[in-house]
Amino acid sequence: MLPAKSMVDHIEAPSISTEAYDFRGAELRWQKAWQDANCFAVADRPSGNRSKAYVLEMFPYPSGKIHMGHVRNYMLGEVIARARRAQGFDVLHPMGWDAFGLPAENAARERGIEPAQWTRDNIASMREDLKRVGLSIDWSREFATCDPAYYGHQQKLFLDFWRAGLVEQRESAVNWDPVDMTVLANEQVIDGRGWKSGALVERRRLRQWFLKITDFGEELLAGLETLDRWPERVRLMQRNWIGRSEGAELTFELVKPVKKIRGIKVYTTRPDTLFGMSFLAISPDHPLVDVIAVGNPEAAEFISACRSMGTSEAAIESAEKRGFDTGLRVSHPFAKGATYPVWIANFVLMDYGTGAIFGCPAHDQRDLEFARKYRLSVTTVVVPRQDQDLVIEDTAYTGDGLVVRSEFLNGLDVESAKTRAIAELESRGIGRRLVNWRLRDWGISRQRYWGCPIPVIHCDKCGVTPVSEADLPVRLPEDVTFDKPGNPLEYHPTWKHVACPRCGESAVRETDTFDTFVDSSWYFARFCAPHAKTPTDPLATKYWMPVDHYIGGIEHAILHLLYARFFTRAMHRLGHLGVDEPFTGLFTQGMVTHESYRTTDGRWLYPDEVVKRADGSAIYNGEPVIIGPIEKMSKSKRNTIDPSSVIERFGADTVRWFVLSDNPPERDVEWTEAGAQGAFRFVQRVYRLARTIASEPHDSIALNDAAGAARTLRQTTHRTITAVTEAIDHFAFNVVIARLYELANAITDSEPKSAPGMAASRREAIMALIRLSAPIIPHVAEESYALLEPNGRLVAQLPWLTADPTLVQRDSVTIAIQIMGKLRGTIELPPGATAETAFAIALAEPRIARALEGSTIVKRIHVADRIVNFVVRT
RNA sequence: GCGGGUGUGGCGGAACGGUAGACGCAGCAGACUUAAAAUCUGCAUCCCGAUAGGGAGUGCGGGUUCAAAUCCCGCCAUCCGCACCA
Repeated sequence: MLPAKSMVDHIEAPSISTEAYDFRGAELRWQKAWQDANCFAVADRPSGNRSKAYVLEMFPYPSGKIHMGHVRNYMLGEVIARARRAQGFDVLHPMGWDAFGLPAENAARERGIEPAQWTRDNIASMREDLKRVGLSIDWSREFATCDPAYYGHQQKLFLDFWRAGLVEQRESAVNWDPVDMTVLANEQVIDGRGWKSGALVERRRLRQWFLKITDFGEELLAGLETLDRWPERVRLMQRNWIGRSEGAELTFELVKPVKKIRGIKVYTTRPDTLFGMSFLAISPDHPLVDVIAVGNPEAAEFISACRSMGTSEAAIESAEKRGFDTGLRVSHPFAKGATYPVWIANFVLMDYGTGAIFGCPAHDQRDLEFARKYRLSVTTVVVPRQDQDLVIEDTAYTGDGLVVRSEFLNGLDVESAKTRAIAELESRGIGRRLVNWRLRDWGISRQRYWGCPIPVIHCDKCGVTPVSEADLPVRLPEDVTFDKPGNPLEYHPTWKHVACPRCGESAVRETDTFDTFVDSSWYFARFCAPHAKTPTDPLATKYWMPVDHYIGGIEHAILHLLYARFFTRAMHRLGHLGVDEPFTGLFTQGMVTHESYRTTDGRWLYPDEVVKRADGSAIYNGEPVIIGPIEKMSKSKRNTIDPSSVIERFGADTVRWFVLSDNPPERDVEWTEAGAQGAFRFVQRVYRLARTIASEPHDSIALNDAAGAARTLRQTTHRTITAVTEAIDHFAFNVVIARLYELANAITDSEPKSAPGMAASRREAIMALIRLSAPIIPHVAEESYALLEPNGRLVAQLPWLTADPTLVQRDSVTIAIQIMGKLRGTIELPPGATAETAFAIALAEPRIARALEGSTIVKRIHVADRIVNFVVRT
């Protein structure tokens, strides 16, 4: 092989032999060597009986440049992918682009660049950046979600979902900017105002498309139990998000009907507390509200105030609790003659339950605060058994206890009272037991241009009609303008005007596009056979799916992962896939953070533009800079570090080593330049050690005859093999790196010729260092390996090392001796020594004997090969 | 507001309930060098003590245990998510 041969020349030329590792030449050379040897490509449908590993990192949004967060993310998968390949797996490790989305439209509006052009340019430059990192990716599988060849299949999937009854149209709320006359994303609503116009945002209802994810609520919940290679916290978050609850739905009868409305339907998980009711509250978005507002200007004003904030739940729920007494009253379902006021309350969500609640202040904290604010009654109906005279002040009582003041429920515990109350509701025909979900159906309509067109045609005669499959893909027109607010598809001269596929009359296309989460809900299945004529290739997905290691940011713990799980189940049901869960293993990485900088007039600055001064302050063009908090690197805040410039200066291996070196991968990491220097030194050191050892003479003593310091070095080598292999499996890459440093230190500390077999032992050690670190720093590994094995294969093609168990085993162990749990000394014993031996030797230690003088040993604890602890009395 | 995390030296962090601070960064001292860089060697949680040694110590306050960074309860700080950013 050409690169290896050229390295031999290096060794033979003394003038060059003193040179350091030249990453500039080497990295490109080895990347080409891997490509020429086709190291990372796999077949759609591999034959043979090897195990498979599908390693996937969440694909990037092509924002323009890769940033450190990307590199870190891809490196986590990269190490697993390279290690699994060496361990004999078929490894699928693809890359693509989550290419639709809002930023492309923002670029179009702000800078007049076409979204398609902007996106393609970004992809081209990011692809180049990524390739320079030297990732072991099968680039032949690359696609972008904005390719018609991809989104056409997505449209086909949508039509299949529709036929299967998983698609619905209904009204739901959006953020409406009354000045820009456009729908805003939650992100574009800042403190209740449009980010550009500054106008107060209104909640407005639009007819939109939904996927019925709630049909899968039970399955998605149950499926979490099978995901034992997911972080527990993510499963917990999903469980809470799905939010299955058992309770009752009941109708409160209005004392006086309003128009033709006779009652208000309420969902509650606490039917046991119905006698503690003090009010009924409905959401400002409740249908009844519009009826009330007619002829009631005060109510109308309150409602419009409530609606003049975005749709985001965070905004609604953290706003000050406010209410409006409508003057209406409802009757209690059980207590004869009792009636309660109906309030409109800004914290009641229309999207959960029925959009109406009954308020029981004594046993719900939020209701209690509301009742105190508006001086509503508070009736305690559950008391703890130990404190039956409990008086509610500022804290609602939500625990179990005895039901009181509740007629037929008196004396029951909470659980029995719920059952009894529901039975009573059912027998009176005013309510029923109901399982309710916090999970809502997935609204997939976006009033945006840069997304996958929803393949639907609206015909005056035939109504809503699917595009026929022969006409897929419905292509997004690229000749659009952004000189007007709103969706360019709406006012494109020709695009939306088509003939109805059913009757042939003139009709219009749906101009909403899909939520980009749809694009990312099945791309992993497409990667298995990216050129298939159907959305998925059954044999390819049968071989590769599910993804064995899915790696991405914790910020995706709920939405993306839940949508992808839903899509996978729906695709399975419709025959597009053979599995229920897309990702059997999940790893969520922390974020890469950095200070943010802005000018005094508020413009964000890149770290490169800012000059930091010794006192910690910063300047830009001679002007002072406002230093923001350390937070997630994001394009909008420009607090990103560009990996390309670091690769330029230090090489890809330095960046690869550094992003894994210091932090546990699940934790956030702050980028520091100092760390990069250290990583660079290590890369150089590996090469230097390899060159030194390559030049040392062999001797005739076999590895197995290594003794003394040579045997000690061999033990370190083999223990490192074990430790590194295990740590990789646990994603503990910072520990992998610590162990590799230790091995490098051991090699540095070993003296050539100092012990029998040292020459072979040093050679074995450097080979292990090279091959164990190769998944992280593959370029210098190849370069170093070629020095030692000039006619060898590529490290990328070598099998993984296995440790010799006799060398991993300890000759002796250090046992800590404690008195009352405090460390008082240590002793060395052969492993497996008995408790009696350990006690005897511990007691014979002068230091221990002295410390025990004058006290009586009352208990002796022995943990084999670890601890001896004496419990004493003085 | 609700749900979920995290908190250990100057810094990033390591540690199956069992010797807290591995490994790295920065620092200090020394070697090499005309010098610098690079490299190599050593020191390094804090307090008391010359040393031997002793005491304290993993955000704060409690608890369980022979033994707690680790398990439990309460608090504080901070980060992530909250359905139209991706």
